[in-house]
Formats: sequence, C-alpha cells, structure tokens
Amino acid sequence: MEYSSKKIEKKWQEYWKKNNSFEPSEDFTKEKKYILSMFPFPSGRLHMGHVRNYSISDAFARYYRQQNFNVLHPIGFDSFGMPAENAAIKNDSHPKGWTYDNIEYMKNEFYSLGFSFSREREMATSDELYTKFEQAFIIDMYEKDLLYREKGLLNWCPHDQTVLANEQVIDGCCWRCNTPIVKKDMNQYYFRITKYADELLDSLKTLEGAWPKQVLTMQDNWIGKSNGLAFDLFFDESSKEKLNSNFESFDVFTTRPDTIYGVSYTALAPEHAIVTYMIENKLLSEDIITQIKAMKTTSSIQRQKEKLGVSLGLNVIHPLTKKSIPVWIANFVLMDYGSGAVMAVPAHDDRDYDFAKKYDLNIYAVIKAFNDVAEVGKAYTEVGELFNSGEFDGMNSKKSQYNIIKFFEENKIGKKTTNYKLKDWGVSRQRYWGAPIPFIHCEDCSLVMEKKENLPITLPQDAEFTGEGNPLDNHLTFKHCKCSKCGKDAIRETDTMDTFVQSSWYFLRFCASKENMQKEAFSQEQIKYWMGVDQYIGGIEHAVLHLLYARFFTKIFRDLGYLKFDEPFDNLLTQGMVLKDGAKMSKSKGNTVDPDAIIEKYGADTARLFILFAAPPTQELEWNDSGVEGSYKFIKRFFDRSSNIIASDTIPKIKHDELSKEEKFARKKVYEALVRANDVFREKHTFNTMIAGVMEAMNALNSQNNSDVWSEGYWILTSIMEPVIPHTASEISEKYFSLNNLNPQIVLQEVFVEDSVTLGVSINGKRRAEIEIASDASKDEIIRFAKEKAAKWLDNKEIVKEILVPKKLVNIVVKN
RNA sequence: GCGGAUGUGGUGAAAUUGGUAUACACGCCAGACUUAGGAUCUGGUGCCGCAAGGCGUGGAGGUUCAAGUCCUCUCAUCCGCACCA
Repeated sequence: MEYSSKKIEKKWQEYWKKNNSFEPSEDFTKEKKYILSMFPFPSGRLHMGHVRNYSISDAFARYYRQQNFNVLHPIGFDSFGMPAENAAIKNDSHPKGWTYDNIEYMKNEFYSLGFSFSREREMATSDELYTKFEQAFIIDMYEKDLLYREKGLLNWCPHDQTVLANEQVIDGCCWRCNTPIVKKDMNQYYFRITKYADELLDSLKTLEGAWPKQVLTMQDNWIGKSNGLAFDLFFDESSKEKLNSNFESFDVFTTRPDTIYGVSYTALAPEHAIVTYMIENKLLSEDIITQIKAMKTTSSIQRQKEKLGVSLGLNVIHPLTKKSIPVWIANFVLMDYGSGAVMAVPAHDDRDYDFAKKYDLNIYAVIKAFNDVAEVGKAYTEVGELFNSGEFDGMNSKKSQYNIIKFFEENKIGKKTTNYKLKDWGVSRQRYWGAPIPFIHCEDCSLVMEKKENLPITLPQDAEFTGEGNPLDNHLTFKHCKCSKCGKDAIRETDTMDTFVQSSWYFLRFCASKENMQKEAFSQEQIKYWMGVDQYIGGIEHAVLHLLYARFFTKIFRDLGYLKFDEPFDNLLTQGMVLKDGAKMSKSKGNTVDPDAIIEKYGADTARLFILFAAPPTQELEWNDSGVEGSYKFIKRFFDRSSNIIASDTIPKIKHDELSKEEKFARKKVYEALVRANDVFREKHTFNTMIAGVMEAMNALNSQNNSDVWSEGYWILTSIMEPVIPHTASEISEKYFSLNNLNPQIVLQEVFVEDSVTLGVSINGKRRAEIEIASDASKDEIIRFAKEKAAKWLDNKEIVKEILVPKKLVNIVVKN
C-alpha cells in the first residue's frame, strides 16, 4: 500500500480526538510526568520554532505515556499583550477578536502536527476566568505587602506607549519593538521581588545539573549581588552653608573599601536628590543646569559613549584622612544602583581614572603590585599591597577589605552592605489588552482593593482604539466606579498588568482538572501531585524574564500558603534556534519556512522527524530542504518495509542460536536501538542519535529476510518511533500488532552475546590490523593471534608491554 | 571588560565518557531497473599518494601503553551581561 501522509495523519488525529487519548487521569496513586513547553503568544500562525518546541515535548509525553506514566501535557496561550492591541489599531478591529481567531487557527495547526495535548485543559490567559483568579492573587499579595504602588523613574517605550520592567529593556531598547527607551517619572505597581533576591539566588544551587548552566549564570548575573561598604560623606562647613544645611551628608557604596585612602573626588548621579535641590534653589549657574539637564535626558546608550561631568562647587570630608574632597556630578553614576553616589578612586578604577584625566582631578595611588611593576597611564585594578593607607599599610589589598569594613563599623562611620542589581518588578502597563489591576483610587480612602466577590474586573468591549493614550483611561464607565470601602464616587485603576504576570503561574493552572477548573484556580491536592514540572522546554530568551518571574511567583505562592514547594521546574531544556541559511528565521529576512506548507507537502511526521533528527535539541537547527526530503524517504521506507511483518498480537519468540549471522546482527541492532532510546528519553535527550540507531537497525533488518526477525524488529522500532512519528508508527502498529506494542519493551540480553568479536590491533597506539576471534578466547590466545596479524610491524622490535582491552583492542608496545 | 558556550569530512552531526575517529543522514560518484527520472534499489565516498605508506578532531605543548575526550597555553566564532561603584 502506498504511503499517504494525509490519509494516515487525518485518521489518527480523529482517532485521538474521539478517544480522548491524551487526557491525564485523576488517579493520584499513579506515577506522573508533567511535560510542558512554554506556551505561545497567539501571533497568528505557528513558526518552526514552535514546531520544534512542541515536537520535543510531545516526544517526551508520548514516551512516558508508553511507559505507563500518568502524563500531563497541556497547551494554552499567553494571549494578552501589545501585538494584539497594535493589530487592532492598525486594522480597526478588536484585540479580543484578533486574539481568539488566532488561537483557533493555531490550535488547528497544533493538532494537525499530531501533538498529544490535553484538550480539556486548553486555556488562554485572556479568558475572564483566568483573570478572575489572577486578580484574587493580586489582592492577596497586596495584603501581604508583596505588591505596592510608588512613583518612580521608569522605562518608557514611546512606540508601545507603555512602561517596561528592567528585564524587558534590551540594550536600552524595548524588547518587543526595539525603540530606544526614555526615562519617565510615573506611578507604578511593583512586586517586591527584591525581598526574594537572596532566595532566588541561593536556590539556583538546587537547580544545578537540572537546568542549563547558562541560564543559572544569567540569573545569577541578573540578581547581581555584591558585598561592600556603605558610609556617609559629610559636607564641610562652607558647603553646608551653601546648601542652607538642608543636606549634611550623602551615602556612598563601594565594593573596594581597600581603596578608601585613594579617594580623590566623589560623584553624584545627575538625578540625585541633592542635585535636584540645588537646581530648584538656583544654587547652580544656568550653564551648569543646562549641562545637567542634557545628561538626564540623554538615552542610556548615548550616555555610555562619553564620560561627562560638572563640579558642584561643594566639598566633603574624607572619613579617615579628614581631607577635603570635591563633589562632582558624573553621567556614568546611575541613580538606580546603590545610593546614586560613588567615592571615586581614579588610581584603581578605570572609570574614575578616565573621568579624572578628563577633568584634571587628583589621582592618589594606594595599592602597588607585589612585583612592583606598575603600568603607567591606567588604573591599577589588581590585588596588591596597600601603601599611603595609614594603619593598613603593607596589607594585602584583598584581605584588608575585611579589616577596613570592621574599622568603619567599630567607629560607627559605615557598615557592611549588600547591593543587588535586581530591582522590584514594575508591572503596570498603560494599555488596554491586559489583565486589569483590581484597585480603586478613592479621594477619602486613597488606594483600595476591589472586593473579591466583584471579580473579575473585565475589560469593556466598547473601548476605542485610536493609538492615542490608554483606551481604558478614556473609557468613562470603566474608569468611574464606586469606592469598595466607602461607596463614594471613585476612579478605577486603568493600568493593566504586564503579561509576564500571567505566564508566572499558568503552569499551576494546568493542574486544575475539568471538574474543579471553574470554581478554583487549582486545588492543593492537584498541585501537590502534578508539580513540579518534570520536563520544561523553551527558548533561552526567557532566561531572566519568564523563568525568573515564575520562580519568584512560586516562592510568593508558597509564602501565601497556596503550595508547598520552592521551585516550579525540576528540569529545563532550552532548545536552540531554527536557522535557515545560517540566520534566524524571520519575516524581515525573508527566510522563513511555513510549517503548514511542510505538512501539506510531506506530512507532520516528516516535519517532526527532521526536526528531531537534524540536531540535538539544545543546539541550533539548520533547516535543510534535502534533509527534509531524506526524512520523508525514511518514513516511506519504514512504512513500505512493514510488509515484511507477520501480523501478531505478541512479540515473536525467536531462538537466537539458530539464526544466521545477519539475522543475529539485525536483532542486536534492534535491541541496541531500544537501549539507546531509553537512555535518550531518560537522560541524554539527544533524539538525533536515537533516530540514527533506529536507522541502523532498519539497515541491518534489510540485510536479512527472516520474517520473525522483521516482525520483532518492527514491534520494537515502531514503539521507539511512536513519540517521533506517531501517525505512521500508530498505523503500522495497529495494522500488524493491534497497538499492543506501544508499551514498555523488555531488553533481551541474549542478543548481545556474540560468538566472536573484532578487535583492533595497535602497535604503540597506532592501529595496524584487525582480528576476529572467539569471544571466549583467552588473553594469551588473543595476543598471540594479534601478533601474528601484525607480524610485519614487530620484526626486530623488542616487545615492552601487551595491553588487552576486552572487546575493543590489543595494544602492543615495542622499542626501536 | 566580565561571564557562558562552541570549534571533528563538501554539509548537518556521532563517538557507550581515556580504548578501532568520522556512526546516522544530506550531498557527491558509479552501477542496476527504466521511454524517462528530481522515483526506487545496490555499491563507493576524510585528506595526500600509482602503491607501500603517510597525515588527520582550530593551533602549540604536556600527561598516558593509548587523547576528539584529561592538563597548560593560544587562536577563532557565537551568545548573555555591561559605566552595577
């Protein structure tokens, strides 16, 4: 029978749907596997990255189902977000319609690829039910002070007309539209993620080995913990006078207390409160004010190009030497790190050095290299010996840090301090298509929460999408409401939540069964059973976004009593990108391959096979048309040669001893493929080698013509391949084995016992010959035979040593 | 600058973790069947060499009977962070 991907794939997709084949059981006594791929944004159509992502998770899900695990493999859509709203503005449509049309289309694409998702648990984060539960969590978090509202200097994307979290600013630009970010002073809601900084950092250790090193490092860097010394610098008398004594001092932070005697100036961020005060009170010349304003309004990329500064005409007193040191403003000092002020040590810090050179400031060296060789014309930033450092002279600079911090603490002039790069997570978005934040602004009661029984606060359908401002802010009946506390007229919060809030707990929502999903977000019992995710699969681009937020939410939820574990994802696999012509597939480059077209031409199984065969999942995958063709040919051959099978509901019993050499070899290859498949699914995840093993077994089967060997081979190989090419494998399995072979397979050790073995013969480690010898031959026999075969290399040589590596090789070491 | 990877045939990639380097596939070459082949099947294919043989895992050393694998140095490419005090 001719192989028809269309017919076979349609048949099995209907079969699986009709039989609810992939619904997990609620029998919590069974062993479970929770297999999850990061859910997609419903952008319109699937791309190859999606196909790769879900081909990997589907292989895992199907394998573990075969192994009799209770498998949860759900799918949903991360369906709030700006692209939907931008599309609505562009097409004069509604984000909701656009989103749900896309979801329908993409769901069909998913099922036409044969992915084994639980249909009952499909959901979209823009569903009102999802919003309802999320808003309830938000209220709980606010009550526990894990969420707060504050005015702050925020990242504003002029194109998307909204603020962004720090994680969402890439190289100073918006992560979605690449527009340069500007700073804007606004009110905003924040999650207290910094409260969890230490735990988020420390528990990375528990993920070692289970998560890619790279992701752990990226999170570590992002949290950016650094230890150092914080202390106050006091203004001298004339400076205090100038400031009308409104400021006595300011706080600085350093990780290099050992350089304290080298401080020759200090620098404030242009946004520092003292600077703002001086501008407001006209304590600076017009010229200087203009320069400061220029620094503040320059984009962060621009600001990095050149170090600029101005002197404030103020002085502070060095805490140890009591010398007077000038106060400057410098554009490289960041207001949102530490205290927005630094002590500058040009002799031992590159930035301070550059700045000092430019503005001709003093440079005091206090550390010298142990070998006394100092490079001229740059800062010495290495460890060395302290000098000109009072009582600390002669100490190792690294070790002196402890002593200097101790000195500051004992004299109560400073203290040991830890700083983090991580900032609280700002979640307000000034856009319509997001989950409304369930708060009300009341003139009398200030910020109050919505009552839980009024949830969900839903988006008004009749908002207008003009592209100007926030549609919710312009929607009168949404905006005007009654205070939930006093009942007076009040204003509803019109900011919506960052979509990363939804993706921070969707994996928990999937644990809810059809029975309880309407009335609660998830039950404790279900969470306890299904979590953590046994295998999570997704792109590395979420290393510090989604993956950090989801870890944070898990910890918050634990502290709110919703669940009882610390980390959500037990194992993480980050898939590589799909490339075409050496570049990432993208519409702008015009090098995309449409999954639908591949399914149409070759079928879903071919697409899945190629994707899993062409490279290991963690590596980049180069799309190659003739490679796809090759996968298609393999499937056809695999299907055609199944005609060699003798139909049976059980695996044939074969007397191994009575087989020919070729038949024995074929069986060995089949069982090798099986051993490898188990290893790949459980440990290595290198599906490419597993598939190669199946191909080798097929080649070996083809070199013999024993029907029982063929049948046994197919019994096992279709079982191995079902996770990869489920339609074709199911078709063969149904036709010949009544689907009885899609179960755990027993590895027969007898096929690995061989009468003879082939050994390489090396002389001085160089391969010179090969011998075939009975497996039970003694060491002496083997070596005698090896010497015979390699005689020409041993003439007139003195044999020093003979090494036998069983089943591998013989190495003879000779002299001369 | 800091951190993380990765370098193996013409190409995508293997190598049971120190034991016959290049499995499997693509491509290419030859043959068979064909009116035909962008179908199918069979065989060949690391490089140099007529051969014997030599050389080969980015490069240079080292450890070892034995190194793609371990150690030292070095080069190249990719990714992440980046004025974080």
